[in-house]
Amino acid sequence: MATRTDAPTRREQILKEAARLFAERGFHGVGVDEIGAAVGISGPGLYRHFAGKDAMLAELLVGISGQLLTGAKRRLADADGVTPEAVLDSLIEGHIDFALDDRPLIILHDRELDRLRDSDRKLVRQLQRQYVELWVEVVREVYPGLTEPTARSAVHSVFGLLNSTPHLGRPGSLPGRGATAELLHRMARGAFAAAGAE
Amino acid sequence: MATRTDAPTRREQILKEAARLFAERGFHGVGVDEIGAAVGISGPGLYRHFAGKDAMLAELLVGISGQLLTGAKRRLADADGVTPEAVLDSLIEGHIDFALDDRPLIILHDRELDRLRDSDRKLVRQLQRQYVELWVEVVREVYPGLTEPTARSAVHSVFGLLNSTPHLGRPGSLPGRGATAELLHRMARGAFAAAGAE
DNA sequence: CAGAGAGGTTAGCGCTCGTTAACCTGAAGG
DNA sequence: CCTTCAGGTTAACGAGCGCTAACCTCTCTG
Repeated sequence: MATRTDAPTRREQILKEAARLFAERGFHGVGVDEIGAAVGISGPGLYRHFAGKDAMLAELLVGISGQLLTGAKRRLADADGVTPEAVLDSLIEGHIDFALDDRPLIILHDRELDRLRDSDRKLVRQLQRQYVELWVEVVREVYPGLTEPTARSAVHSVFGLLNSTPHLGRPGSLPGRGATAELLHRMARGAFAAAGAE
Repeated sequence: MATRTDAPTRREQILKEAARLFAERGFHGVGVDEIGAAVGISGPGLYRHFAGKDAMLAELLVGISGQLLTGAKRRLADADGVTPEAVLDSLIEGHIDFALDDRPLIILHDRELDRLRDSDRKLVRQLQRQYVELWVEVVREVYPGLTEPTARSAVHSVFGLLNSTPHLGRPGSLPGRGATAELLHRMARGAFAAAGAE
């Protein structure tokens, strides 16, 4: 996968700034003029790139859910012949990378879902559900004693743990990205282990 | 502590419904008319009880933070001569009770803080910080190997885990309140233990 | 029984917001 | 060189919002 070297398109600029603003002050708390100003154009100019404010949020949320799911599927495919433990570690690692590198998106992801149009919301929910089920299967391979509902609750709880990074203070106050990632990883494994030891 | 048997006051009705609506659709997503309708009066009638919509949110958030902190302090005071482990268990239990019984408030608590006036926000932040520090101290007694920043990160992460209950589906789909509480408790302890075993 | 105050009502003001309309401009292309 | 069109601009509209004003009506209480 080649890393992009070309400049971001205007659409991408807008999405990035919109994500940041939505995460900071909520979907309804941000005006289109502000989003425009953040990329150097003014309010209505956005409508050359998006059908409306709703469309920006929809594209963001669908994008996030899709990325998470795609990444997890790839990790699962890459892990042929390795232990379930290693697969789970890979999933955790991927989620942590996402949570640490795209904090605004992680915030939006479970905060503004209800502001979507019905069809978009259904799509996002479906992607999220697939992502969860994928985790549930792996977790149950590692901890066969877990019933499916219990495993699902455990997965949701660990997501809560991993997604807590936005509350960990501004990026500077952390003990360093690597250490934080490692701490989160250990805690996630510890939480699963405790759930599995009924 | 006598459990209340008298009917809730109008103010309390309003706060409860406002909390539910704010949690469902966000502070900016709910109109005063809706809040009024939820308690059987119409929009402007609310202003006989609150100075404005902001005041409702402020009272809710200050109330939550204060309740959490007060409860934790009481638990700490009650635990004289017991092991640090037992104190930590008591804190976890209290937080879980809150998360399971007052889900709308838990959602508001870390989602709408930025909509407050400066002075109110500072107050809430201060109460939250005290609550966190209280946990940090207890956690470090149980796991002396943890540095303070690491312990604080761990505490925030466990809050994320415990506060994930809103994502666990509607109250009916859970494996039962008792089982859920027990699962969350075990996972929280497991996460701390993993954090402490550097 | 008069008067006051608590707790409602409806009408409407002023502001903000998302969106559209109409217009402008610079670069590409036959 | 004229046309086209992508990508901007400003003006303005219509809806919805929080909130106030003005008024009404019970229920106490001196």
